[in-house]
Amino acid sequence: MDLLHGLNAAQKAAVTSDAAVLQVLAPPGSGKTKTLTARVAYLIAHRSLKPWNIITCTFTRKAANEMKERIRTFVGEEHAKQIKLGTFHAIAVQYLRQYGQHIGLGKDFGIADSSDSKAVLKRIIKRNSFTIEPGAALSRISSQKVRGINSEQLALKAKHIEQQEFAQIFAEYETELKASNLLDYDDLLLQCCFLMTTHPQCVSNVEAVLIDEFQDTNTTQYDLMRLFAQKRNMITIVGDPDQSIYSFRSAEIQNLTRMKEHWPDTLTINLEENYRSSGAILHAAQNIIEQDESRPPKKLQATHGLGLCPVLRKLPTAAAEATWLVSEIQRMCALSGKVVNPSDCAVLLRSAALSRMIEAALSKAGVPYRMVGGVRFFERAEVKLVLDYLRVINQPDNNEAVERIINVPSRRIGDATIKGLLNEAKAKSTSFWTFIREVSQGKCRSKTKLAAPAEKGLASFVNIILSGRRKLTSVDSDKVSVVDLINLVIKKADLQAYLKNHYENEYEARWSNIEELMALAADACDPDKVRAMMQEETLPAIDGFEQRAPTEEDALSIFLANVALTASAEEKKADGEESEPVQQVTISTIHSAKGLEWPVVFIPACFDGSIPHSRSDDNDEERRLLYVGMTRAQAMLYLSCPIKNTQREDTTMSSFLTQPGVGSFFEEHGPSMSFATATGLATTLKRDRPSHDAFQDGKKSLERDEDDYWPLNGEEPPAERAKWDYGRAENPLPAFGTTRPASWMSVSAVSMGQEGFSSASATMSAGFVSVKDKYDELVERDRLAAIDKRSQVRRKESVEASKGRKRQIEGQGCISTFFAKRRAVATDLEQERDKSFYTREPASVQPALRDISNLGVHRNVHSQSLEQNPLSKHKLRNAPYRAPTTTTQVQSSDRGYVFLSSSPTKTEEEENQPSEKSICNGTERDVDPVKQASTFHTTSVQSLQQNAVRGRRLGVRPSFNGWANRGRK
DNA sequence: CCTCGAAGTATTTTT
DNA sequence: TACTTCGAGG
Repeated sequence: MDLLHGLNAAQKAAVTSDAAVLQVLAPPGSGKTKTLTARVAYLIAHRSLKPWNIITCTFTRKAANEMKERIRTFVGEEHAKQIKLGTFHAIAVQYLRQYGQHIGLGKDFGIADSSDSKAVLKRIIKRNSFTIEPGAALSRISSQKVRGINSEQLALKAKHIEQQEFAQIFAEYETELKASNLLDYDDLLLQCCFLMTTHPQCVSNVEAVLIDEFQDTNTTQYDLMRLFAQKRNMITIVGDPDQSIYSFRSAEIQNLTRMKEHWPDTLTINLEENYRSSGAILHAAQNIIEQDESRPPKKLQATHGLGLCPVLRKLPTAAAEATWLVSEIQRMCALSGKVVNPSDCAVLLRSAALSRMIEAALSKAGVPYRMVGGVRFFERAEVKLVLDYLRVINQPDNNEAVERIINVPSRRIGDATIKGLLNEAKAKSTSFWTFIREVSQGKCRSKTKLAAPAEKGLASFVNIILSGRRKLTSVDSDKVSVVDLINLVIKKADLQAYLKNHYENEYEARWSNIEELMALAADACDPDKVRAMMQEETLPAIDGFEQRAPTEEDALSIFLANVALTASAEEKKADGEESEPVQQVTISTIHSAKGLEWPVVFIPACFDGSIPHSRSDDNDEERRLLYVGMTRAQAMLYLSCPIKNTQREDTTMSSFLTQPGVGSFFEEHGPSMSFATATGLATTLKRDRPSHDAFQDGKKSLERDEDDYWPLNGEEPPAERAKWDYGRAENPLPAFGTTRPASWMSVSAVSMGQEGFSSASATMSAGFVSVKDKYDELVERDRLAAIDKRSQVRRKESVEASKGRKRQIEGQGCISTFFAKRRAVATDLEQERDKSFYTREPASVQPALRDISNLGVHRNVHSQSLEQNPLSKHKLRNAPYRAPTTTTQVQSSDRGYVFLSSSPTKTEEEENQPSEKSICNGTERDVDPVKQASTFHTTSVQSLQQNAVRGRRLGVRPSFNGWANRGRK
């Protein structure tokens, strides 16, 4: 019964349940993924299910990888590989590749990513001279598709002119994708549903289906789940309505009730204990989420002590906020006696664009960071260019890709010419490629006049693609690697010269991205890997049902599909595992931080317009988003709000944080840190206690050991102070009067259900080194008593307050009213959108209407963990590293800018009980980050700033590129 | 008809 | 900041 070790009663019940259909509702940090993985292992070990008959769906690649990793520790490498585990989309693609012929789908379909879709839409809209943003159109189409409505059905329903126009766009979109043999993200799921409905045999082997983050499923995904499970109806889902943050992607929270209706025997198990966050953080988060009055009350039990009080800080400007944030990171790292290091800190943002200031401030301070999200590697212009060539070679009917590359690099074929040719091709109902090939080969004459240079350019383009295809299909050279093809494209199209001309000083970085693409391709084409992948990709054979197995010729297709689904191949980790050289602060959107945790979490820009976002239509969802962000924190949570935004306009603090009573859950400034606090932190994080020396050293390394530079009211510091550089202030004086006591609270003062670990006892048992510390400790103890009292009152207040609220909404209908309300919001919006979705007026003339039409816009900013992307490691390994240089700068202090990291201490105790640590702890983190030796970087402020700027422009983050490339011009 | 430079403007979240 | 649009010159 090894796999039940360390699970609590509710988790055990969920894992071993006999129920066929099981819902596990699990709040943040309650070990949801752990429960799901243990259930998979349990089904294999104790119910003798075959791993290859189990389907497990997640929403993100990241989650899939993590789960695979965890399952591996339970059932071993061999079984883990056989489980069908992946994102909905990835699994759908597998089925379509192998059984697509049964629904008339060729093997060589391409996947349209959102930029493809948008390009198609843009053309359609332009052609019809409609005024709607392609992004808005795309999301509207998607929301229709996901509900199983196609353009024909929509056209029948359409009454208003706008609706008819939209139906027309929709119809043309469908036709164009089909002509290009492309499936968009929604099509993947829909087609897969269709396949399984018409050919249930293909899932007749499936014994169990498990879904993670079920609250984020949309209708199609729900159907997919149902269809996967159609033979045995054995389903386990885990989810949490409070964390539903994807309704913009048509996630339907009422799938939970729908499921219960569909399978009346559904068993629901609630997990209630939070193993992640300190009590104080949990209370604050809980208070925020309870502002949603339609939400059914839910228990959430802390298992940790109260810990440090969360902070809600006001600052004058976004720039000041960033500077403050960095100084707090430094203060935390130093004053925790190296218990916490930069890689334990995360900055979570509502929108990726907010990262700019923060990145600049981190760079300026010399703190390394990595940005999750922003422009993905595969979205960068130069990489996409190469990929488009590959896509065309693989599948020349892809009109979109052909159109994009036909004149890049310039072949003197202009827009007008392209348009003419495109229309002609369409009229002849052949693909663009077939048409231009015939024109170029003289088999066909074009009505569009071709200037001599254009004709020549066209010929050279056709030649490139043809030779690529020849190479791909040639039988004699038994192994055509993707790398060879890339090389061919680069040589024939002279992309190197193109990049040189086009990007000039950015050329090197651009080129190195292409080199990385090649490295990635080489890796993906490694024969062993290909064989392994083939096996993994193959679905179990089913008697009497034709299956097309992937062959080696599909290497290119599979490579491209993986790219489209951001499956950036497997993580490389076998080599160089021990070197995790830089401790980086993580910057991420809240959305992509879901499921993750960090000891210290910052959520900046908490003002109205950011959270809740001005373009968001559902305030409750925004609140849940904030809740998700807050509950990522284990030991320390900082929220902050600049009172002026980047445009220097006044802001209002997020309405979620100005509700009555919220303030009592937060301090107005960062905590004072005593040695006792540091020890307490270590206890919450279950890490080694800091040494007293480390604490003292840390303290000495700081200019300022209190968060007292910026006034609490968010105003600028006094004028004469402001003109000094922060780092240079020789004798920093507190900007506000009293230094508050450390806000470490002892667990005993507050009834928290579970005993947990008493930070108070940790405080007392810490060894004292000096009289001063002894004194500090005594003072501390007195203060603790006072603070405990204060927090008791707070707690009482909040309990009273929430009781009142709960009473109002208690009763049977709770959950359904809750869903009904959400549904109502959704339909209202839908109707509003339909009514005035777009207009022929220019957008600027009708701002109000435009706002509405923008409701559904989602920009194509993808998130991709660099860490997850093997390229980053590859890059760090291979990039020429230049040690940071010291430059005399007027602005830098005499010590330069310093960043500290913790010492490589891993005690025997820790080594001996790793499983203890991961299971008893119950947190989502199994392994501590590798601890590193102290490093000091002294760098030129300006060079760092430049790097930050350049990094952004390229979509390459300094952490990824600039850090390693620093010094290259 | 093509290219390039300048100016203006908009900036959620993701498979 | 990045992307689009607009206008002049080849």
